[in-house]
Amino acid sequence: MLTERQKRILWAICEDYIESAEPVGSRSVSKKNDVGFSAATVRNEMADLEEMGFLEQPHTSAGRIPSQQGYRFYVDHLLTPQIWGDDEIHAIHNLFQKDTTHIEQAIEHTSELLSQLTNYTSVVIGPKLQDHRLRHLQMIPLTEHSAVFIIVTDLGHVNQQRVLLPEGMSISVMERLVNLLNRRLQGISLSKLRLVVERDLADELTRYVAEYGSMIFLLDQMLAPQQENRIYTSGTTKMLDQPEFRDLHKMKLLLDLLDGKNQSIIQLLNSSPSSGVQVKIGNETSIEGANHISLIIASFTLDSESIGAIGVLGPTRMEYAKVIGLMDVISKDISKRLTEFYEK
Amino acid sequence: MLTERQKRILWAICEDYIESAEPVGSRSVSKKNDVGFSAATVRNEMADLEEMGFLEQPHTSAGRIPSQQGYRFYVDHLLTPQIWGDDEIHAIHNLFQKDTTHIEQAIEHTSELLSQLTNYTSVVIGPKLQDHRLRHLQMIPLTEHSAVFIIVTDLGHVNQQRVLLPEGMSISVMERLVNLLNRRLQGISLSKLRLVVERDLADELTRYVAEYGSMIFLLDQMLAPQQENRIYTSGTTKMLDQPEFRDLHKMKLLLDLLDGKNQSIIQLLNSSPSSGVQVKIGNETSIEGANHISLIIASFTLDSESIGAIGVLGPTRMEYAKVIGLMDVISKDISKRLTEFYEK
DNA sequence: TTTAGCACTCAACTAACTAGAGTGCTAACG
DNA sequence: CGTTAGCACTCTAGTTAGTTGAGTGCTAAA
Repeated sequence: MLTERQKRILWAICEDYIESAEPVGSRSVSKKNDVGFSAATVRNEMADLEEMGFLEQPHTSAGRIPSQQGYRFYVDHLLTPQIWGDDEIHAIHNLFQKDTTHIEQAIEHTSELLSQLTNYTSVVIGPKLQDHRLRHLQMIPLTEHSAVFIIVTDLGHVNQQRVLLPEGMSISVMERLVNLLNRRLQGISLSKLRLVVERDLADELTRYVAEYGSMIFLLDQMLAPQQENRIYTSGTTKMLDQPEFRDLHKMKLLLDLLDGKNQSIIQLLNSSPSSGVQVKIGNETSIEGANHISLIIASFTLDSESIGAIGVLGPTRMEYAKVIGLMDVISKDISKRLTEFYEK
Repeated sequence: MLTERQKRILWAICEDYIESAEPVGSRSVSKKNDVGFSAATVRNEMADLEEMGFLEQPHTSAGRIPSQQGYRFYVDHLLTPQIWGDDEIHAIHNLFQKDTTHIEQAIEHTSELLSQLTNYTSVVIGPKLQDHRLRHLQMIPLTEHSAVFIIVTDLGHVNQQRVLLPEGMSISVMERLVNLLNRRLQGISLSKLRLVVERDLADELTRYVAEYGSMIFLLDQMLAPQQENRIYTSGTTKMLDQPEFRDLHKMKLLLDLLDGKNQSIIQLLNSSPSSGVQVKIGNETSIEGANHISLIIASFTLDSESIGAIGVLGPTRMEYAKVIGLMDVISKDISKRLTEFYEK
């Protein structure tokens, strides 16, 4: 266990390094007004802290920087989350103003706000489409051989699917088919649609359509796996301002992460606990080669069910106190707004 | 006007520099098998070419590199577009296979393909939503006070709009309203919807709804300006492999360009001529500070009407021959596929 | 236990030097 | 007269050596 003095020193080093991005020497720690010991004393303690794994030294004759474990301790025990003022709170409230026509838009705005206020890159993920429940199906003929098939969910999401119409199946038959599905599939989650059709409706459906084959063909298209939910990122270029990303190699890794094709960030966001702010430091993100990256995540909820997550991506040398405070406010507030939004 | 020999030398310098990214000296030009002159001769010609503005010299005692004007001449008169093999053509055909459920998906795939085959960053822009024509309107009640309002266009695009329902307007009235709009607005382009309603339908509408104010409130929401069409980019990180983007400042400019908030790329894509491949070199892009960037664009068409554009973004030192050849094939082929796709 | 003092280390900067690529000019050549 | 070989000159990039200063670890005194 760390002594009070060691904690104070570790805290001072973290704060200093986060601000300056330069290794912190014993003298500058000693000079900090909250620390009343001489440089020599600090040096001794620093040596101990390094031995315990909380600090590391880029090279002899340089100051110390927090290790991953050091940041961990700082985040868990030493920092006080920043309290945000009314201005920021106000900006959040504005996210769900009258111009918000669908949830995706609000999510995108959230992402922008996050990155603006933190000066880091933000990542936001919305409700998993698969968990939405079916509200309404609609088929709109487009040409002789194709139609647009629309799925509206309980959260107001609209999913479109273009389908090729089977030869020789009349429009009216298809309309009846859709009507039946509409009656019977209400409230079923999208991921289960296909299953339910097969299990409960197979018999009934054959009564509507003579050719089973072409009906299956149609159904498969209509209920095809929905597109994965998009991930919204904002402020990618902000990372370039961080000195740790001067290194092109690290920059490339980061951009690849954000490219969307990479699933690791999405997985991390999805794995966030339904309440509270979670901090993943360096390789705790279990992203390969991301020792220098930290990710702070928080969920937002609708009717106290987690339906998405917001995240801020930055260097391990990140302003944790500031970001954690903000994320806490934003995630809670978004949840509240969302609930209001859907009640109206 | 340039002599045959000057052209040959300019050509050799362009090809060499594009491949090596190093200033080209007189000796290496002279050694190229197609050029039969001594280094000294080449030197003389190079001095002339520089004076005419086709070449520049990073510093004395370095070789020459093509100037913007030099690239322009190379692109316009010297290069032979690369002929692409069956493999690539095949890949294009696969873009519009059975799993293509809507046009956005195909566009996204096109973007990925482009960047894969060229190793540059690709940018693709789809049909301007405002130019689509109305096919069908649909209103789906969500809660007591809100509904989802869906617009399906002739190209099969589905646009959703969440609307707040005016107090005291009954569902059945609204249904009649939507029916009327459906009958009267078929085939009108989205950009004109609002106008037509005001001009031709105002009187008729008042017969349906007593409270004019709340009806306008509803209409405004329904026909609110549609979201801008998204721009699809792919292979952003590929730019990092280009030596010219080692410079962090240039990199940042590029990333900002691709961030989507910046409209200049979109404007450029929209301004592409409806047929043929267009090359914008350096500040011809009229993007501020983008002297080192080139953009190659081509439109794709549906029923011989331009509905979108593909673009490849790279350093001015770009493999023009390769990219131009590819863009030509892809843009034509996509047009063909699109037409087939919508005929079915 | 804490602190002052001091020798030691190491990265970062500077200056001087070197190597090499490439030019421009001149004079000779066919 | 156009073309080419030769040579002096220029300038960058890379190397080495030397200097500076921040910071440490250790020791001995307070």
